[in-house]
Amino acid sequence: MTISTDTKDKLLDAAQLMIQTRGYNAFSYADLAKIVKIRKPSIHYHYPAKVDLGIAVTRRYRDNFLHCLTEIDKLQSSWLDKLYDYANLYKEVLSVNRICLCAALATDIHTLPRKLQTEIRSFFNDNVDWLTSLIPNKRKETARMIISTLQGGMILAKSHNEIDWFTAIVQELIAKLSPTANGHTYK
Amino acid sequence: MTISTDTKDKLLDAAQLMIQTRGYNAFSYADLAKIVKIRKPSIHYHYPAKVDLGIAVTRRYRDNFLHCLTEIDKLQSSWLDKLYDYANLYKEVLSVNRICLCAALATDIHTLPRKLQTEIRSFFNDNVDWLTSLIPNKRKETARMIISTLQGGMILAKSHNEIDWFTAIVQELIAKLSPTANGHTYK
DNA sequence: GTCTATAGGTGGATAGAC
DNA sequence: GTCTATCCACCTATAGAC
Repeated sequence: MTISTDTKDKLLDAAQLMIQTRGYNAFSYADLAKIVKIRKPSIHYHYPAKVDLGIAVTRRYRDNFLHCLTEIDKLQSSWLDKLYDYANLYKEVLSVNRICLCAALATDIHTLPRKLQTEIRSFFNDNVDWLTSLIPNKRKETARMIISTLQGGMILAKSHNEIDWFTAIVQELIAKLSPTANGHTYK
Repeated sequence: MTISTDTKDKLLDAAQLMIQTRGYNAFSYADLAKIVKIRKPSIHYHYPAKVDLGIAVTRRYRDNFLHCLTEIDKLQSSWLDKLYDYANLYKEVLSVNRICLCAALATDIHTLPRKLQTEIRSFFNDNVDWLTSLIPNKRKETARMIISTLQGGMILAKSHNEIDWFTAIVQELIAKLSPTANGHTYK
């Protein structure tokens, strides 16, 4: 393959950054042009409409996330340790001053085209399914509660510029999920 | 006082609706003009800039919420019952297909003027303080965890149009906070 | 307090040269 | 693949009549 996809990737990176830090409706092709250092109309060559870009970003984000989940699956550790690893995926996002891409999109979901809405819901459903099979009670309701806490925790922590709050929230959550896990240290 | 504040209130209602369902950056004065049935420039008479409207909406929302908290305080019930009442405040918002105004604003917080950012953080801080004094362990970290779960739960439930998910998430949360509370029925 | 008219800017998107 | 030039719709906001 000799076709360079470099600009395409840079555009995805820039769009993802903007959505995670400012929201889908608060960035424009002009913003991306400035970041990637090409002119505005050139973006349309790679992604004809803003929706196309939104869908591509979300699909890549979901694929990356799913790949991380399979990596956690390979580990020989307890479900609780894997839950820590899972929470750390979120923490890595927060540590670069972003919230989850799909949480950022979810708050504005009714302003988005249907195809993108579907992609967002798939991300959450994938995560619910993975967590459901991880936890001892195998209940989707518990999995949804865990995801809600992590997503809400990111929004709270980021909006106050207090990343450490998230760490404490995760610790609270895990303590409640496994009252005997107090010996664990989550950093 | 003979000055009618009717239009002012209608504008606040309309702006609040738009922010909670579509986000701050996805609505315009044209949208409000259509809802309130006046012309676009008339809105500027009441709220010169969009920011002024945003601040007024957030302040009113916060005041209303705080008033509800003092109403809960007056009740002669257990902290757990009061926590149910608190969760029900969120559920009422969700039942009309909205998320929390301040969660909707918080995801886009870095696109907003500083004065509005402060107002949003105050809402969360008020809630953390109230919850901290409600719960037995009196820890802000636990209070933040509870708020995160409720806010994240609303976003998850609303983005999937599955309001019942929120009810289940609250039940999971309360079960973890008080393992002996299984007899409670939360609807 | 609400209106018409309009300014000045930016949004996403297209045409066509190179 | 990237550019210049340009379109039209929409944005927030102002001026000034009624």
